[in-house]
Amino acid sequence: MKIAFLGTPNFANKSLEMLFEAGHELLVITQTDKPVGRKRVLTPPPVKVRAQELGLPVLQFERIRNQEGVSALKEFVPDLMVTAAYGQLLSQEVLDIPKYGCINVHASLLPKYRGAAPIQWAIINGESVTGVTTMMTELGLDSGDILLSQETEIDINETAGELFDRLADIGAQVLSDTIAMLENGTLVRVKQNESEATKCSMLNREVGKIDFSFNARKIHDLVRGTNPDPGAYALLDGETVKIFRTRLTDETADAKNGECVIADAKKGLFVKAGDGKLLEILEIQFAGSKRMNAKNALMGKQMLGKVLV
RNA sequence: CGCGGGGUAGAGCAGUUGGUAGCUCGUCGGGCUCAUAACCCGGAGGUCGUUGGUUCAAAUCCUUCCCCCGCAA
Repeated sequence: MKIAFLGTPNFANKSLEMLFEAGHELLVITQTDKPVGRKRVLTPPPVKVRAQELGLPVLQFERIRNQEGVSALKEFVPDLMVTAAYGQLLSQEVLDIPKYGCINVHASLLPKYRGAAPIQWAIINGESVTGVTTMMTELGLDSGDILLSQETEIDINETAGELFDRLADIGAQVLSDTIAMLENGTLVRVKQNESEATKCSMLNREVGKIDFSFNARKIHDLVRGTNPDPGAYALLDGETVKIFRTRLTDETADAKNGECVIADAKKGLFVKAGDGKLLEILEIQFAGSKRMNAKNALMGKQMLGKVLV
């Protein structure tokens, strides 16, 4: 089939690779290069990099809805369009171009977690199961008819980054199955149950602010759900301290919320949470310093009795 | 030129009124112990990011460049 593939981040690469290996004729459309980091270096999105490695044609549009994008798509005459975390809203005009319409790969079990950061929010909310869903793209936000979905369990210590990688693989598989069913005419559309729908917003830095009056599990979920981006953080002596990995324990202590009850280079770093439980901090990063193992950090830093807020 | 912190032993840090480089951990050897990740004693390991300069003397002062990180975008 002739497929127009619209995607931007790493998550989409697995699906792109699958389509490539399946032998489809591809046109890749992705976001424009964006300035990134302190030096504002113009950086191409992951999908562009991978597509070029595979020798596929790549187009980038400020707005796919504009004349330029629309005519480029029409010129390609796609049978099908596939979107995977593309990052731009489509227009009906665009959706009408491919013969079989447009399929979206979304990293949640729709209708739950519609929107921008479903993987992170599922972890932050302490979900034990999530998945990937393929659906017919329509103008509403992830609201189109469901085609196929695949569940997967979330490990209690799994980070958003790790789950991201797993869902990307699962997404490619589900997309592969979906297209196979489309080709042999067995695909069934199921309307989403609007009453069960939930939306999740984009993650900004503030989401990662740790409130140590929360119970240990909730802090743990926030830390892993924001790892690696944007990262969970707290303040120590007025400076930002990022926390990337924690471990739940059954130990308790009588101390202030956020107080470093144990801070020993050999034992580790343990902080008291709102429910009285001790939460071990495994990976930490101080302002101006690198991300490191908490025990290493304690070799050069006295933290016993200090309070994270 | 967006703001700011930093590059010192394998790791994490201290040391900047210039004067023979120190701490915690690790590592190696020895001791104590029923035993130990605990404790004691001892050793190895650093041209203090790079360039040039000031000085009798520079990790420390001035200068060139490179790299890392927090914030902001």
